[in-house]
Amino acid sequence: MQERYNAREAERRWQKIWDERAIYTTRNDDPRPKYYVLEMFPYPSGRIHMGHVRNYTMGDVLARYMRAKGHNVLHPMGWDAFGLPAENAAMERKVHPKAWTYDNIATMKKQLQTMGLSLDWSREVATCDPSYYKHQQKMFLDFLKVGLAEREKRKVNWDPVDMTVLANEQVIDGRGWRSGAVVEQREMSQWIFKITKYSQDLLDALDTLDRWPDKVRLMQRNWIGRSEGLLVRFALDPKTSPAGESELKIFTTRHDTLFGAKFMAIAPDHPLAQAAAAKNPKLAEFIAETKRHGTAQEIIDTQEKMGFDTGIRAIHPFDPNWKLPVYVANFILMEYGTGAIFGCPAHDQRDLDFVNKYGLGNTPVVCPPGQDAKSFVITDVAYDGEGTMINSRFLDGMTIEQAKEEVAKRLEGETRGNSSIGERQVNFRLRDWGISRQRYWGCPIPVIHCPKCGVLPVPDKDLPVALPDDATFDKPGNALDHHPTWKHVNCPTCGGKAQRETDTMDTFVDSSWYFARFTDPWNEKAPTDPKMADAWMPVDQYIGGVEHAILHLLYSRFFTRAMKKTGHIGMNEPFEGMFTQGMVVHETYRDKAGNWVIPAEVKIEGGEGARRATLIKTGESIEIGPIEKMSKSKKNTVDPDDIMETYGADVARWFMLSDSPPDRDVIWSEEGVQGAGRFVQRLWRIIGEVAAVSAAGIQPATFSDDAMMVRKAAHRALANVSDDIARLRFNRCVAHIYEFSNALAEALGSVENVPSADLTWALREAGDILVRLFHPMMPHLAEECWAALGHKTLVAGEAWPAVEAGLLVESTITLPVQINGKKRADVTVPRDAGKEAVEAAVLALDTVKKALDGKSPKKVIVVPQRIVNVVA
RNA sequence: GCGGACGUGGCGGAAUGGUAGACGCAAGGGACUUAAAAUCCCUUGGGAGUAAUCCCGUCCGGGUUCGAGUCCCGGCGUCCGCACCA
Repeated sequence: MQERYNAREAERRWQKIWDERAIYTTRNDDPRPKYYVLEMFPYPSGRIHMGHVRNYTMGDVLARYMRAKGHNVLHPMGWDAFGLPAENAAMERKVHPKAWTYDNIATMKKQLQTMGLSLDWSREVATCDPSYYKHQQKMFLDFLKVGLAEREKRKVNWDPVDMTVLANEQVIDGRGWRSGAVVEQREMSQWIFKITKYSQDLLDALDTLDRWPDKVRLMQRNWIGRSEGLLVRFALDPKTSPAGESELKIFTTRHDTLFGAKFMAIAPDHPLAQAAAAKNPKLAEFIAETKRHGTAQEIIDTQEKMGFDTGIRAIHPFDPNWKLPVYVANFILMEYGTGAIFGCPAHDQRDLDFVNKYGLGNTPVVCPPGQDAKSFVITDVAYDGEGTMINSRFLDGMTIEQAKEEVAKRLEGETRGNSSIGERQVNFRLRDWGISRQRYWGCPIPVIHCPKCGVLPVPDKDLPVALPDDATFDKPGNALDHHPTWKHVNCPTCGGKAQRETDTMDTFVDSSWYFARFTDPWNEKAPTDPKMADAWMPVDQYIGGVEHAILHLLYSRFFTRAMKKTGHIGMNEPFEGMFTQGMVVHETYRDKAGNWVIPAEVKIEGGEGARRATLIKTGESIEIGPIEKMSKSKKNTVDPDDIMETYGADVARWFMLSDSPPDRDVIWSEEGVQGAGRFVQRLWRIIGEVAAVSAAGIQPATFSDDAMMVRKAAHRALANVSDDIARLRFNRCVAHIYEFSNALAEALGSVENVPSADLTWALREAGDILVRLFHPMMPHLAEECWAALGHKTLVAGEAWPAVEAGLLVESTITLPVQINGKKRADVTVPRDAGKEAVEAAVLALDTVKKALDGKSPKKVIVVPQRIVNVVA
C-alpha cells in the first residue's frame, strides 16, 4: 500500500472501471423501488463553475446513498442549451450558436466526468437538439388545441435604434446595451401559456408539497398573489368623460376605506386614458413619457410616482355629489386587476405619497386601537393596521372586516343599468406566461400565418420545424426573421403564400419538461411514454439554486399540469422534494489601480486580522475586498479544473459539502481546500492501518471495553450520517465522519502489537463502515480504500451498512442541572430513571443544597433525557 | 418599491425552546527531524482568580417562559428574486 494517496491517478482509474462496467446506467425495467434524483441541468456557458460542482456533488451524494439503500436510482444529466449568450457569441465572435453551444457541451461534459458523478449519460438530452424540441413543438400544438396557448398583446423593451426587442438584462439604466438608445415600451402580439387557468390549483397544491422549503412555497404563494376584493363600477361625470364613457371599473381589497377616497388612478394604457389623451396633447405626452423605460417591475416600482389629472371626474358610489379626480399614474399596471384603482391615502403608503405630491389631502378612516379618533391624523406615514372605522358615515364604529362586508353587501345590492355596481371578486397577481421571443436560438413556435386562413398550426407530419443552420448574425434582431427563405411557406390549408412564425419559445419552456423527458429520452414518437413517466415521476429530490425558486419551478408545475391535460403524464406535481442550495462565494481582490484580480494570481499571508495579499508575479500589494458571489465581472472565480487537477475531484467534492450548510452560501477558500486535502490523506492512512491489522475472523460473541468503544463510535457515526444524508445536511455528515475517524485513529494508536481477536474484528468493522460512509462524498478514495481493505467488489455497488441499535444506547445518562435557568452541575442517573428518582438525585447534589440553603425549591422541572432545572 | 431569507469565537459553522461554540479552518506552544515539509500531542469566546470557581457573551432594543441563539414585537445590516439572463 502506497504511503500517499495519488488522487489524479486513482480517480482516472476508477472512472474508467465504472464506465466499463456501466454501473450507473439505469434500466426502466429494474424491479427495485425507484428513486429519482435530479439537479437543475446547466446552461452550456463554456465551462462549469463552482456552483455546478456544489450542486452536482449534492445530488451525487444522494444518488449514491439511495443506490446503497437498495433503490433503482435515476440520476440523469442534460443541457439547457438554448438562450441568449449563444447569439451574443455569434455576434461578437462570429461563431454559429450551434457550434458554440455544442463545443461548450463537449467541454463541460468532460469536466463533469472528471468529477466522478454517478450519472446515467445514456439519457443525456440537449434542448437545442431537434430530437428534443420537436416534442416541445408537439406539446405546444396540443396546448393550443385545449386552449392553454393563445395570442395576446404584450409589452416589450424596444430598442428604437437597433429596431429590436431587448431582454431585461440588455437594458442598462434605461438604455439599450449596444445602441445606448433610450428603451421604449412597445406592444406586440405574443404567444402566451394560460398559466392563470391554474392559479388557484397552483396555490392550493403548495400545501401538499411538504418536502419543499417553506420559503419557496411562501415566495410562490406571494407570487401567485391571491386576493379577495371587490370590483366597483364608479360612475363618471358625463360632462367630463372624453368619449361618452359612463363608468370606471376598479378592483380593490380595501373597500372598507371608500370614505377615505381622494382620487382615482388609471394605468397609462387604460382605454379611458387613451381616450382622454386623444383630446389632450399634454396628457398624451405624459403617457408617452411613462413608456420611456424598460418593462422591469423593479423600475416601475422604484421610479418617482407621477400622475396627470385627466379632468375626468368619478362619482363616489355612496354619494352622488362627491366627485373624485381621475389621474393617469405611472405606477398603475394595466395587467393587474382592472388597471384602475381608487386612492385612499391615509391607509396606503403609495397613495399617500401621491396625494402629498399633488396636494389632494387625506382623511383617516381607520383609527388604531387606543388612539383618539378626533385627534388621529396622518401626515406622511400611512396606517395599514387594524382599527375602528371613523369618518365613514354608516361604517363608523365597525371593524375593518365588518366594514368590508357592509360595503360589499350594499354595493352588490345597488344596480346601474342592469348589473350591480359592486361584485365580490378573487384576483390573482399571477399573469399568463408570455413565451414569444424574437430570437433565433430557441425552439421555433410551430405555427403559420396565412393572410387568408389566419393563424394555423404546423401539421404534425411537418414537425420538427427546424432552425435553419445558414442564419447570419451581422445585424441586431431576430436572425430567423432576417433569413431570406426560411419563413416563406405555403399555407397548409389553402396552399397560398404564407409565413412561418419567426418567434421562438422562452427557454423556460425547454426546462419545464426535461425531467419528464429523462424517463424515456429515446422515444422518437412522443415527448414521453406516459407509463414510464408515471413510473419514474415525480422527481423524488430536485436540487438547484434559490434563484429559480419562483419562475422555473412555477412554470414546471404549470407545464406538468398542462402535460397531464394533454395526456403526456399522469400527475400534477413534478417535484416531490425540492432543495435550494446556496451560492459559492469568494473574497474579491483589486490592485492599486482598482482592477479586479483573480484569486489564482494572489498570495495570502498572515492570519487573524493581519491577512495581507500580494500579486504573485510582481509582489504588488493587493486590496482584499468583500466576499461576493463568484462572478466573471469581479474575477473572484476559481476554476474547477484547476482544483481537480491540483487536489482531485474528491477534495473538491468534500470541501463543497464540509464548510457550510447546503442551503447557505459557502465561501471557497484555499485553506479550506487544503484542509480537505489533508483529510483525504488522513483517511488513506487510517484505512492503511486498519488493513494492516490481521484479517477479521468470525464475529466474536463478546467484546472488550476497547472493542466496544470502537463499535459504538462506528455505529453512532453510521446512524448520524444516514440520518443527515437523508435530510441533506451534508455539513453535519462531514462533521460526524471527522469525529468517527478521529475516534478510530485514536483506537488504532493505542493498539498493541497483536490486537486481540475481538478488537481486530471491531477495527475491521469500523474500517468497512467508514469507507462506505464517505463513499457518497468521495467515491474514488472510497474505491481505493475498499480495495485496500481486501474487498474484490466495488464499493459503489455495496449496500449501506446496517446499524446495530443496541450499540447506540448507554446504560446511564448525564443530565445538566440548572439552578434558576443557569447550568450549575451535572447529574448521572440510570437511563430509565423516573422523574422522582432524578429529582431526588439532583436535590442531593452539594451545589444544589448550597444554592437552596436549607429551603425547599419552588419548583423542579425534569425534562426526561434532557435537563433538570431547579427554581430556588 | 414589493416579496423572501440570513445575522453565533479570529473564520466557516453546531445546538427537537433545555449544558452556546460540536466538527473543521486559522493561530500559538510542544514532539519527531541536521533542517524543512508531512505527521503526532496540547492550548485557543472575553474578563477576574494560584485554584475551585465566578461574571459577561449568539446584530441592537423590548417581550413571552422555570429556561430564548431558537418564539413574538420594533429597529439595523447583508444577500436573493421581481415575470425577456439562465
